[in-house]
Parts: sequence; structure tokens; C-alpha cells
Amino acid sequence: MITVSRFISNSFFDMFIVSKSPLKIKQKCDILFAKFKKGKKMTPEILDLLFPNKLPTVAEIESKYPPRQLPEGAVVSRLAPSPTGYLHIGNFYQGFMAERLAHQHNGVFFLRVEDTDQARKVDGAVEVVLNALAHYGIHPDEGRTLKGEVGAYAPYTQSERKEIYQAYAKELVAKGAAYPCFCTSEEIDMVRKIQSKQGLRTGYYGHYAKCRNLTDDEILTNLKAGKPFCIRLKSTGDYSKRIVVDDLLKGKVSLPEYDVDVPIIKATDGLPTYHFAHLIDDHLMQTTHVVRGEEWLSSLPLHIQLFNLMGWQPPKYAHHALLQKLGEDGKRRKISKRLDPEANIAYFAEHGYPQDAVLEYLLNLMNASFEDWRKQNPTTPVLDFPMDIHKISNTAGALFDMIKLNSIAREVVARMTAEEVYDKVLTWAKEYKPEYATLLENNREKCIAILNIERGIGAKSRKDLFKWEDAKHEMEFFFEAPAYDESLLAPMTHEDIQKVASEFAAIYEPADDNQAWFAKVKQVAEQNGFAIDMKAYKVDPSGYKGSVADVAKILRVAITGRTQSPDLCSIMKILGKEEVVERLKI
RNA sequence: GACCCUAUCAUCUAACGGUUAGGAUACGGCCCUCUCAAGGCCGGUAUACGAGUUCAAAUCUCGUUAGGGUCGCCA
Repeated sequence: MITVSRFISNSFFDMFIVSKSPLKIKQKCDILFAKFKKGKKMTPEILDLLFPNKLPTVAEIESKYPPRQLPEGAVVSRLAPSPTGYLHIGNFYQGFMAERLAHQHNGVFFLRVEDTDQARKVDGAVEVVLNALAHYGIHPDEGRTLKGEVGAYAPYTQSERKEIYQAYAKELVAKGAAYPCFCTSEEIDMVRKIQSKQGLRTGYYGHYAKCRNLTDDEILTNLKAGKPFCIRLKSTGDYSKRIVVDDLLKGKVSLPEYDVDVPIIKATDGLPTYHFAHLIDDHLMQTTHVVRGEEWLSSLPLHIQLFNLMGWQPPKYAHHALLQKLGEDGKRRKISKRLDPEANIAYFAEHGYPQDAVLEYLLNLMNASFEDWRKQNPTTPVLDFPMDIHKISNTAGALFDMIKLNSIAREVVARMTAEEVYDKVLTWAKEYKPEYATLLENNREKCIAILNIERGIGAKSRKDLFKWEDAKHEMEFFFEAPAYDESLLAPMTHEDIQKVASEFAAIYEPADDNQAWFAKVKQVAEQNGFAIDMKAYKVDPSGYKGSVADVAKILRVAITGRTQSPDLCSIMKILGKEEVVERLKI
């Protein structure tokens, strides 16, 4: 069991320590806390001016978030998207990884909405995310779900948690671990420019942290002047010292301590920044594993510092490499929302990629052993694959490979029955091509017969249809006689073509099996001076008008309007005698 | 500029310090064949570079180079 021990003490920091050995942690906290003894503690008057609203106490908040009752080793993880109306393939990849980790380890996967940037917020964006996940059969156990908000650690939307963050921030300010900063963004920009010019690290640290040691009077003056302020962390980090963190994917990572006094509460709206929200939420919600992109690695020392400051056990971190794409300049770059349509997970649904193909492709990027597993378990559901977080390759980000995805999609579709394919195509069409859905619905049996052409079991199946948007093109000549284009048959003469077509039409019998059908093709070939023995023809083509392949080509072009198609005999059977004869009238 | 991550075929990757460096995709060839898509068989292509440690290095260490990331009151 994960236990949260709470023991009575005067120290705020002692009140909610996640650990099996509270004493040890308590000592650690005391040491950390001692750093603030010298720091400035706010007077209650100033504190009330900084946080004028009535806030719950941290003890009250803590008491509302009881320990999770989960088996030993259970993983609690989450997807925490910003509601921008768009789910990036990278976020989906990350969420899927977190979901697998949690669900394969008796745990909980929850969805938390990180809407602290009100400017980027878009209505209905949470549904976009949830629907995208649901499309792939991924359902959060907790947090924002399609059934509403679920779980004991609510609210799961950060903008609704404002006073929680403020309560903790207030405590930090009271203890001298955080302070109000009245610098304007212009001032901060100015400092950054100067630092940049001098070749220094940019940021609010050291003597650049102007507001770090304001006197009570100065603070009061600023407050009375109505100056907006953010709350900054009073960093305890020393940039010349290093911290080593054990990352689940990266291994031991050595980084400089974080000495920048980052804002934890924004001046603009009183909402927290990512760092602070991560700290508070993942503590209260008892996240055990944070899976996220490598772009967060550099702020990891800050996050560790924050957890240490509170005396809380930090979660385990897994920073994965970012998905990349080959740019037009031949260089790798992040998959970009602006440049790459496939950066949006919705792209794959819109184009009718089978869900399993996308999941299999992503699992394959996580664990290369996926392909071996699939080979040995061809019919096992994809989510039964035991994804191993420790086997995720610790390399540079993979290039997103559409060709490989297509290849996986072919295999996925080849494993389906014609009925399954029909259902999937229909479901897709209802959403993205309604008029086509009507055609499909009115011709169910015929469509299934079409999809059954050369559909063997697994490996031997046709693999030309692998995404549903292509189904219309693959099947359309069954529903509409194609325009006849004799140029496809050059250099055969119209006379020969017409003779072949009409002679075949005269003897065509839909009941014929493939062999009987082909015998008739050969019969017509022979009658018209086409070679029926391909080998003999290849040795000496000069004695013939063409070969039996050319005869088949005539029939194919007349029937399908194309020079390439699936098995002609099967196609004719589905069309029926009348239609075949009609199409052979050239 | 500072800091961090990464470096094996074209791509995704596998390889207790000892392998003819393996697989998949892509590509090429052959077979099959009424075309195509498949399928079968075969093939070429890789340890970024330079030092060091070691009997032995893709694997450990250092440097160089290259790519990616971060340096926001965005997440």
C-alpha cells in the first residue's frame, strides 16, 4: 500500500509527507526548512493583502485527498493536456505510454486538464481529447471522462483548483519560501536582453532577482500603488552544484541545480504556472509516475526542488524522446502542428487508418520487440501486448514513418474478416463521407463479397486496402460501369478487341469456377491468334497477336476500366452475367 | 551563448565487454502468375570521427563533430 502519513507537528511541511519512514523525511525537511529561518517571513497583514480571498488551509485540503487504496507497486499516471482543441500525436503517444504503464500495473490512469493558460483555451477541447482517446479504446479511469468528472481527487481541471494552489502558495510566502514580485514583463525582458548581450544565463536569479529581498515597506508601497505581482519561488538551488536524478527512461541524469526564482502564481490571473500545478496536483492526486516528453528534462531540477521543499516524495519520472519528422531541408525536426497534418491525431481517424494500426505503430516505437510478439501472437488483441517501460529505447527521437505505419495497417487489415472491414469502412464513412455510407448500407452483401475477393487468412490476403478512405476508389467500378478507354489497350486493334470481348461475352458463365473461367479466356485467346502458353509466347512473341494476358487485359479494361485489378473471375461473379455482358459491348 | 539528451543499415531498432553485427519497413532481383496487390526465395546497405582502458569495444572513459531539447507570468 502507498501510505501517506500525517503526524502532528507545528511545521507546515511536516503535515503531509508521503513516506514509509516519516522520521527520516522529517529530518530532511527540517534541514531544508532551516534555510528559510533566515528568510523573510511575511507579516499576516501583508499576507492578507497578497491573498485577499478566503482560502482553505492546507490541512483542510490535504484531508480531502485520502491515500489511494491500491496494491503494492500500482502505477498512477496521467495525461494532462492543455485544452487547445487539438491533440498532438506526441501528446497521444505520451498519454498512451502512461495509460499502458498504469493499466499494466494495477493502477489508475487519469485525465487532468491543464487550462492555466486561459489565452489558449478553446471550448469543447476536452471532448476533442477524450473522443480522440476513445476512438482508440483508451478511457481514463478518473478525472475528466466522457461520463463527466470521476474520482475522489477532484476537481481535475486546474482553473477550478485556483484556491488550492493559492493556499499552498500563501503558506510558502508565509514561511519565506516564496515572495511577491512586482517586476513588469518589460523589466524582465530588459534584464533578459542585457544578460543575453553579456553572454550570461538568462533568468530571474542571483542579483537579477530584484524583488527577492524587498522590505515590508517596499511591498506595502507596491501593493498600495496597485501594482500587479506574481508569486515567485525563492529558489534554494545553487547553479554550481549538481543534482543527479534517476529517470526511468534516461537513467541517471546529472543536471545543475535550479537557481531561478520562477513564478509559481501568475500575476495576470492568479493561476499557477505549470511547475507549481504539477507539484500540487501530482502530490494531491498521488501520481506515482510522470511520463512526459524530453522537453521537460531541463526543468526537472526545479520540480525536484519543489517536492523537496514541501517534504513530499516526488513521483518517478519517465522522459521520452520527442517524435520527429524529416523536414524539407533534410534535417530532423519536431513534428509540427503547422507544417505536418499528421501531427494531429485526428488525421488518422479522418483518413480512416485502422485504430489498431496506429496503436501497433506507436507500441512498436516504444518496444521494438512488439513485432516479434505480434508474429507469435497474430490474433491477440493489441492491448494485451506487455509494454515494458524499461525496454523503451533511450535514443534520439524516432522519425515518424508513414510508410511503416501503412505497412502495419496492411497487416492489421489483412487479419480482419470481410465483415469486419465492411463495418469499419461503414463506421468511417458515416462520420466522414455520409453519401458513401448510404451506398455501403444499401449494398451490404455485395460489399462484403467484394471485400472477400482474395481475402485469405492473414499473410496471404490482399493488402491494397489499408485505410478506409481508399475503399471508395477500390470498390467504385462495382457500382458504376467505368468509362471505356481503349488507349489503355494500345497497340491492339479495335477489331481484335471487340471480337475478343464479344466472343467471351457469348460463352461467359458466372457459375464457372476460376479454372473453368480461365479455360474460356484461353479458348477466346486461341480463337483469335493469342498465345495461351505464356512461356512459348515469351520465347517467340512474333507469331501471335499477343498472349492470354492481353486477352485478360481486354476483359479487365472493359469490366473495370483499369489495367490492374483484383481477381477478374471473382469480380465478374459479383457483377453478374447481365452486367458483364453489358460492359463487354464495346 | 549556457545547460541537457542522443549517436548501429535509407527508416524503426536488436545485440551479459567475446555474434559471420540480427529483425522489420523501404529498395533491387528471381519464382509464382490473367494484371495488380500479396506470397516464397535471394540480395546490397550500418556501429559518426579520434584517442584511451582491455587479451578482446557497437558496448566502458575522454575529446571532436552532428542532430534534438531547454533557457516564458506557455504547457
